[in-house]
Amino acid sequence: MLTERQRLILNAIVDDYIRSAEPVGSRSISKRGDVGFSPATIRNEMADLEELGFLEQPHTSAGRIPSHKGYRYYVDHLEPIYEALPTELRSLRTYFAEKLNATEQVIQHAAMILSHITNYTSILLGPEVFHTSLRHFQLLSLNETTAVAIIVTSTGQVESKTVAIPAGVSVSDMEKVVNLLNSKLVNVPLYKLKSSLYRELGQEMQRHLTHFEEIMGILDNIFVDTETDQRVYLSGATNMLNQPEFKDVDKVKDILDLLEETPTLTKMMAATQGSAGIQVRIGTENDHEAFANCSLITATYSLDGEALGTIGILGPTRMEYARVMSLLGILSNDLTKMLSKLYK
Amino acid sequence: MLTERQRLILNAIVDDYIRSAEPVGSRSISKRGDVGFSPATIRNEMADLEELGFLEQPHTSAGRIPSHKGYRYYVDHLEPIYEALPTELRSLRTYFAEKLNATEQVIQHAAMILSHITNYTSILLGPEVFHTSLRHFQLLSLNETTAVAIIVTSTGQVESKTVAIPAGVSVSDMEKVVNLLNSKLVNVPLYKLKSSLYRELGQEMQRHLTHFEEIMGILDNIFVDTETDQRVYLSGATNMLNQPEFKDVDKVKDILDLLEETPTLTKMMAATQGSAGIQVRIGTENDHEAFANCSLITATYSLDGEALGTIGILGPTRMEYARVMSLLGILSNDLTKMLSKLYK
DNA sequence: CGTTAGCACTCGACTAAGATGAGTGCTAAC
DNA sequence: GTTAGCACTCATCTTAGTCGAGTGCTAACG
Repeated sequence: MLTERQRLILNAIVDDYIRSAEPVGSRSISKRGDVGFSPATIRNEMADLEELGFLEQPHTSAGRIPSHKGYRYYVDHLEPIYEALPTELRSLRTYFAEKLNATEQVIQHAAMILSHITNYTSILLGPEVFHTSLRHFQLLSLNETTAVAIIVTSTGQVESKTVAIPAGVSVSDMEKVVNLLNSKLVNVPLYKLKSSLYRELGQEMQRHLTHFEEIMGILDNIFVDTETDQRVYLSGATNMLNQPEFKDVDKVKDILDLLEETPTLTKMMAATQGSAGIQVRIGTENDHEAFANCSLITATYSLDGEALGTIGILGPTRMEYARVMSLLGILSNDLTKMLSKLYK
Repeated sequence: MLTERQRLILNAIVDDYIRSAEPVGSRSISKRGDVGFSPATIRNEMADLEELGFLEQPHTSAGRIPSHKGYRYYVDHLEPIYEALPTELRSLRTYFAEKLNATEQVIQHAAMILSHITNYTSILLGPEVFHTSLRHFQLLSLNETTAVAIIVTSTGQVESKTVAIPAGVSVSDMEKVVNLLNSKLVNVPLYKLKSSLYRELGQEMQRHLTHFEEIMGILDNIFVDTETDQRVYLSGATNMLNQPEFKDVDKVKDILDLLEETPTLTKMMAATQGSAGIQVRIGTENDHEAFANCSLITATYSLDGEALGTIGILGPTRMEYARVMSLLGILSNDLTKMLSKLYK
């Protein structure tokens, strides 16, 4: 749909704009060398590209900047030519040298490093409940009325919750319940835990226990989070402030506010989780007004062929797509390899 | 050291400046009503106050703003006259209505609400290791080479760590160790855990176990964090961006960067933990250049008479001291009461 | 016919000069 | 001791003018 020359010029404009954050003029494109035409010719093509919606003009006498559509085209036709620098690779892989052996720690650490070397914000969605199952359940009383419930998942995550034990419920009753859960519900996926509880154990428990209602109430309370709880970690949120387009506090405020809102983040990250590989969402494709000038690049990491979680890099729409995509690719590969080594 | 009139004028200036964030002139003080003197008289006093170091002048023809010394005087002589508004009290206490029964959750929630109603940033230092002890220790194997160690503290906090089990170490060996720990080290304060491990169990373990060295290595690895690990929670960090003094991105960047650095935060909060009651650190008293224009107000909450943790509110030096101090006072009281009800 | 040189035009960014006014310090009078 | 009066300072705002990067159009060129 675009001629070869148009493609070349669009590419050059996006490249330049990514580097400089300033509108790009026809003369500077001509001088780059890789487009061997005079400014006048380039101007003509630029006018066409603007009419087609790939470019925008902040005002009449300024250069052009890519529109969202322009970025989209650029990304879709990007050849993955970026070669990660040795220093980047080295820092990206330092965490393999350290003795980390918890999924969460490894991934968290990786995301931190990623935000450092890219100078963007990294968002990380922890292992997904859909793919983790119950490994062990335990109840530990702290005093007469309070106890801690501990849930260990198949990936080694530990969730805990303090619960109140109603008067009248005996220790032996609770022990029975815990044993029952451990014998019947181990290896059940977390998101099915609550339903399995009723279906498989309801009758049996009602037979053996005196305070059935109260105990079910407690268990409900313990498992209520397991259905939705996905941990989100942020790293380098303040890197947003480095971008010249956000030098105005009001613009960046909305973004940082949104980043503080865990549920929104979870939702946004989860939305990309459908398809594997590296995903790019540009500007308004993120469905959040605050992110209208941001792009989010995500990659999933997996264990056993199944997507476990997502790592995302958030930056301005004018972000270094090639570099970030390449780095994310390397990382998600390494992570997947490492996880399978840990848990196979 | 200051005359009554000087005190009155200083108070008025600080009050006005807190409200308006603009240098305060002599005329506006005179018009307030509570200082019944003409602008000229007030100007004379202001000149004296400036010479004494309580006030500063941004430039010759501007009004005065309080210096750090001025704020300090203001805070030290502040009569706690602020009456919390009914709406403030109500939202501050909503979390008591909800059924929360984990220390951490309650406090975290409280800090969140506090940052909302004050429009400042709240920082929260979780229960201190100095005052929590081991309640239960457990090791749960995930597969042949990996296991999860779970530590439950006397306040119901759960810490977990995934560890690698070296080949050759048998399950029964590990079981022996776990039993030994649970029988000998329960109720030992967390920060003494590592030393007690060597002193009390070293010999006995060496006698009974085959792979003593390896096992001690694992335990070391598990307990290494317990000596220092204090969780820090942040809420409303972006509220900093609302303050007119931080409308310049460069100024606020350093602050937000520092807030992202957990260890620094921990240290800063821990520094205030010495004395009980409400503490105020103004400007450079915080020992961090980035916080030179910020004040930190902290309160400790306690269980059983011993300080457990700290809640802090961070704002510009020009912050509403009276209001925040009063709210923090109410909250730390309520929290202390609630905790003792939960764990007694 | 595609490409390019030339040129008038646009418009934001920067600069300088002047006006405004809030606020001060000083002096003299009450 | 207090206050009115007044000259002075200086950041902020406004206006006008200049500059220059970049455009769109036209005409010439191979």
